[in-house]
Amino acid sequence: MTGAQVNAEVLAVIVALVDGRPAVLTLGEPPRLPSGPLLPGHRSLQQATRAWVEEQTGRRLGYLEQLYTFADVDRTDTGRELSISYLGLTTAGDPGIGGWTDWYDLFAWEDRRNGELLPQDLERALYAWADASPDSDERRRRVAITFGLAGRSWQPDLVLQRYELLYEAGLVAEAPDNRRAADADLAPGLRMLGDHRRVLATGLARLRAKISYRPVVFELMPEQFTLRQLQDCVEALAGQQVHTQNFRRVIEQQELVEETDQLAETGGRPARLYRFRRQVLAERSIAGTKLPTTRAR
Amino acid sequence: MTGAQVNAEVLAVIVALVDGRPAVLTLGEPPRLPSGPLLPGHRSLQQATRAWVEEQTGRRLGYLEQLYTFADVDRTDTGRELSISYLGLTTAGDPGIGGWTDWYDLFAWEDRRNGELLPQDLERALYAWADASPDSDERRRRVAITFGLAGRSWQPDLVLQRYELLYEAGLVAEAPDNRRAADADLAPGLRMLGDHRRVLATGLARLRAKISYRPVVFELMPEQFTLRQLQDCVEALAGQQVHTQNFRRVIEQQELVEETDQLAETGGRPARLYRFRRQVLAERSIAGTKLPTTRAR
DNA sequence: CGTCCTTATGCTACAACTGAGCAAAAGGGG
DNA sequence: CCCCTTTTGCTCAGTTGTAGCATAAGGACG
Repeated sequence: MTGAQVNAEVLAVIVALVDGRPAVLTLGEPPRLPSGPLLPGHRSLQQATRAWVEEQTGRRLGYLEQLYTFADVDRTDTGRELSISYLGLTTAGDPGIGGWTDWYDLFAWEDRRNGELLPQDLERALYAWADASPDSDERRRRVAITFGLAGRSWQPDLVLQRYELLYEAGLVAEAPDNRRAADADLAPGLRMLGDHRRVLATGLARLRAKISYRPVVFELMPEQFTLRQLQDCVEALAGQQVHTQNFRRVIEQQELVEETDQLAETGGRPARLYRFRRQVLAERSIAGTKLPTTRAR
Repeated sequence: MTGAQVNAEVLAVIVALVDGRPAVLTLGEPPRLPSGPLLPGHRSLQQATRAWVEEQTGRRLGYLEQLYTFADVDRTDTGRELSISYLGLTTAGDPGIGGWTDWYDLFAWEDRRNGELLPQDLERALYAWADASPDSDERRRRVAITFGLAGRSWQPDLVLQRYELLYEAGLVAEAPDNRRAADADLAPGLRMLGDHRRVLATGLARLRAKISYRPVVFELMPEQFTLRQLQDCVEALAGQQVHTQNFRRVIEQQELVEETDQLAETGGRPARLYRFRRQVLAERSIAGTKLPTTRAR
């Protein structure tokens, strides 16, 4: 069974921690994700992604996993456009070409590390959208679940659902029925080229889910790090605070790290430096960095 | 950025329960998964999948989610082949065209419901493969983890890893370096067309993982069912037995089902019939059918 | 030098969940 | 009426998860 001819490109969500802030690798203005056509010379999709990211940003990639495949029917002149997206993790290092864009400049509502709740006006706009429909009850419930309102707990990994809901409600800049331009400011965040922000949301959702059952955070960390730095990293990704003592307990009991004999100055009591036990990647029994959540309030 | 021209097809892993046995929808001999080229008329990848499955098997699909995108570089004559695979769940109903193939005819080693361990000869063949390498320790550990040997627990959702390991070890029929034809019988299972068995393994892995955190089993159940039937379904998917009382406890406390006023004859005490509370699909707080595992021995 | 600040680290209490087993209920068949 | 089957209710102990208290170890500053 041979398929019809289509155009195919790979699209990369490359995440790193830059000055303790989670960032994604972007090019140009408005920011877009690194991407490139799938060429006959590429041995695999993954290799194609590595090649394009390297060529466009001069950066070597480490961890890389497939994310999702999007099909675009809009542009029919050149045929269908197929985008195979990948999620990559790396350490910041030297920036090369292109820049790092802070996640939370793109999805401001996803950062809850300071205990901030959803902005009042955004909450009102969401419920207004819900009420503008015949089945407003259904919509209100969806809003409440997706955004952790009405007594429900905030679920960090619902990034995509939140973005899609905001899109439907016309509250993000790229929404087609963004009737009132003013509303686009309610969900504060830079827009990106095309549907790249959606792709990015898919990546963040996957990453937030993944850190809880696989030790992937370490791909973002330097060779040696303190437990506080590791915790900061997890909190940055999850957009949520974590109970310090419990976090350490989980890390230790899972034997994810091993001590070094070095200490780091931290402003308070010096912290021990640790390094990741690479062996656990082979030990598939290891659960991951199941980030200890704060109980819902 | 416009992509290069490639051939694209969609590929469907359609799962149902047939007489209490988990089965996948296949066509022809050797069995292959329903598939079809991506055509300009298709609105989306998902819709393309629905259309092709319906055309080839006369069967309407319910639940459908994207699985993985495979790229094949082998056939260079017609250009690259891109396969976007989907996982679908349905009730058996009338078979239409094509047939249902039992999972465990394709992956015999994945069925542990009767407490069977890995066949001795297969275990020996795996370790023999491990020992035939310079880093035999690493390989032996990988075998042990993947197949739950040497005191490690069997992890149902490692379907793909197990298949890939068997493939590497030349113990499945389609392996290229299947030097000794006799060995191919050690991992008993029908082969499929091309890499379809690998795609299927990907689907089973996803499904086994998913039943533990999303209430998807119900897509396979009839409108009304007893808790025992539901448990049988979960056990069939997981390839593992489940503690009945705990299973019921989880189902009830998560409020996944509601009673009907009907009973079913079962050979013993009549069982109450339940129906799925469709509302929970909207309530994202629900964890799923987190199948209560049997503690590792 | 002692006090106060900061951050790091150790430990405990309590609640919730999980795996496992006992036992009674409710049908049918000899 | 006894025995078989399957369903259903319940208990118990061990584990895990959340939260908070307390101490350790540095620097800054009087």
